Amino acid sequence: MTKQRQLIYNIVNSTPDHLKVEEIFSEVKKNNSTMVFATVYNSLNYLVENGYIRRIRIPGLPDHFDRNLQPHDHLLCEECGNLIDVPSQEEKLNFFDANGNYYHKKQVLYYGICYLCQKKL
Amino acid sequence: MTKQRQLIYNIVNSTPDHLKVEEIFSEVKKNNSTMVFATVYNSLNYLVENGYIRRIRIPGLPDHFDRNLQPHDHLLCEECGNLIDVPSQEEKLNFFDANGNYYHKKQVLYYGICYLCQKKL
DNA sequence: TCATTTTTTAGAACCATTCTAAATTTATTT
DNA sequence: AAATAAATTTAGAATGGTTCTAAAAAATGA
Repeated sequence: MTKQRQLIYNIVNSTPDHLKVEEIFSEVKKNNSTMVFATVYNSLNYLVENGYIRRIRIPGLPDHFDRNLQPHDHLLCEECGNLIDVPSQEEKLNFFDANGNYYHKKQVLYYGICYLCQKKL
Repeated sequence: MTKQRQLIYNIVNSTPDHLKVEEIFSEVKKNNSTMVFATVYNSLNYLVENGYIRRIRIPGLPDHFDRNLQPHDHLLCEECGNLIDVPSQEEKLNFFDANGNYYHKKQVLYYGICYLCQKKL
């Protein structure tokens, strides 16, 4: 754990939100760090690969990073773009279908409108 | 329907596979079309928006285009990168959860190893 | 036919992310 | 502690997929 990685970890771990690199980077700047963009990416990759945080990949959007390691799905609010945690049944699978294809992981993404945005509209 | 759009449509509609822009573009060239990359993108967007074909977006991968308009999910083979059609329960939703968030669509992606790749390994 | 709108072309621009090479830091061995 | 090796950070260029812009061409309408 280098200083840079620790700082990135602390930022992600300080909020239940799902942060984008952009948001993490601006938090980094607030801490007067001279860290550079590539290091944020490197550190995030390290933290994900070593199980400290979780990467949420959504087509068409930049990656988001989540301190919540428990299995869960997400609802993407089409109004504000926020991700909302949603309980999930199973993410890890282990079965073969009738054609012999093997399944080991399931990723579910919901689209909708979050409660807050509904009130605004 | 312009000539360009018709050609793109024919290419996508000629196979059950899930084509990438790259693949579509090389088919275009085989037809001696002088069509340019941007037009392929424009045409694909048009065809998707008007319900002729379906766009499959997968994080980290380029978009794929599918003539199959019936609701279905996909299995991404982590070995060969191919997408395999998988029957789906429901894609379109219409409900609110306990927190008042509204859900209108569900997207499921499976990861695994297809039958053919298992035999090779 | 003239004017208006739409589409295509060509290539630049964009954005998120990764890569490269050099500099720095950290860890290991002597 | 010094020397060497390994890992990480930095800086900025490069990448890949996709969209944008402006001009040219084609289609549509009056």
